[in-house]
Order: sequence, then structure tokens, then C-alpha cells
Amino acid sequence: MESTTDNVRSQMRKGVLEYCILCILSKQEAYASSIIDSLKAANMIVVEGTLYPLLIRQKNQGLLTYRWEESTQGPPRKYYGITDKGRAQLAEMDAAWQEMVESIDTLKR
Amino acid sequence: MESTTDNVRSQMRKGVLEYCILCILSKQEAYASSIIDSLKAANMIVVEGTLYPLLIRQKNQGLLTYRWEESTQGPPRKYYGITDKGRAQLAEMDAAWQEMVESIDTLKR
DNA sequence: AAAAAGTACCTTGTATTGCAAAGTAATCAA
DNA sequence: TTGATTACTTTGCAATACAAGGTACTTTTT
Repeated sequence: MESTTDNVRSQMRKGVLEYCILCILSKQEAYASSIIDSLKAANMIVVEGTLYPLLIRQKNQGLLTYRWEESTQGPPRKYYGITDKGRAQLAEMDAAWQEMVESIDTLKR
Repeated sequence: MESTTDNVRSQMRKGVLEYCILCILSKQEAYASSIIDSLKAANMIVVEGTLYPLLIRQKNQGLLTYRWEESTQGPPRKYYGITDKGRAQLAEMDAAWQEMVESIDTLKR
């Protein structure tokens, strides 16, 4: 038996996670583990099994690219970066997010 | 061919819709069509095929109840109302939503 | 009375997506 | 060589938004 709280948060995250990834990568390239750290710092907990398929999807959609980079501490890392198409999508998501915040605001009032 | 915009909004809505329903019903009882109108007024477009199963799910979870009421203009209406359990869930969702807004805010900064 | 239109409710099948769990592979320390 | 660490990947499952179609009751039109 799990608390409903976890599920509530998990369901709300749907769709927003993609937005978060683009936000993070719009500032600088990053590899999966560092993206997870960024999300964690923003109180947005995500596990690997969620993030990896998501990055691959976004890459396949042309929103991201990646390059391999050797690490001094372990196996090579896949650094993802945002593409022009990704930035366009990010702009749309900014608008969509803003609208949704306003929608909830309206409903709460 | 559809614009990606629709899909972006649709995906972001996931999980948030349940929250919207509870918000609406926490103020007054309502039947499906009027709930759709309320959502539309808040710029949150939803179709019947989405709403009905959602209401049934929330009712089965004990978050909502309903009663039939005759209408002067058409078939009887199923008026949904929020339960105590629903209000408790709403409080959790308020917190979850607030957190998510702050998370995005942090990531944007 | 019969047909059409309007209102309201419901169901089925599909695509998407977050996650748990398990697996693969490279590097480094003991 | 063995184990620990770091990083990337895959599989199977559950939840949910939607398109599309259906049922049923009421009112209006013919």
C-alpha cells in the first residue's frame, strides 16, 4: 500500500517532465545523471528508467542531440544538447505551461 | 497532420485534470456538461470521452458522489459532488501543484 | 403520430508516458 | 581478479487523454 501522495505527484508530472528537460538543456549541455541531479535540486524526483527513454524520444524527435565525452571518473558520458527545433518546442511549452498555470488560477478563484 | 501544440497541451494536462475537477466540484455540485463548460471558461478544453471515465474513476475512489436530478430541458442529469475524502485529496493536490509550480520556477531561473 | 434535433450519459480501442526492475558495459580500487 | 562505482539501456506494466461510436430520454417539427 502506498500513499496516494506519490501517485498524485507522479501523475501531475506527466508531460511536464519533457518541459523540464528542455529547460535544463536550454542552459547547458548535460548527461543523464547530472540532469537527474538538476531535477532533484528542483524537488522533481525522477528515476533513470523514466529519464533515459525520455531523452531517447526527444532525440528521435529532433529536439536534442548528443555527443560522447570521456570522463575522468568512470565510463564515457552522453552529453545532450538542445537543437533549434528543441528551442522552438520549448517556446511552445513555455506558453502551454503559462496557460495551464493561469487556468488553474482561474479555477481556484 | 496536427500541430504539436495540441499534443503539448494534452500531455501537460495529464494528472492535472483530476485536480481541476475537484477544484470545480469543491465549489458547487455540477453535471458533466457544466463541468466541461467550466473547464472551457478556464481555457482548459476537454471532451466527453475524457471526462466521463474520469468522473467514474473519481467516484469509484470515493472522491465524488452523485445524485440524479430531473431537468426542465432534456434528460435527467447526474450531479456530482465532492466527498470528505475528495476534499482531503484536493488538499494534497493543492500542495502537489504548488510544489510543481515552484519546481518549474526553480528550473527556469 | 412519426421523424428529426437536441441533450446527456457511456464504452471501446489506441497512443503516450512514468516507473520498477533487471541488464549491459566501462573504469578504478583493493 | 574481484568488487564497487558510474553510466547507459531495455522490458513489462499501469495510468490516462482522446477519437470515435453508441444508448437513451426529451422536445420540436412535420
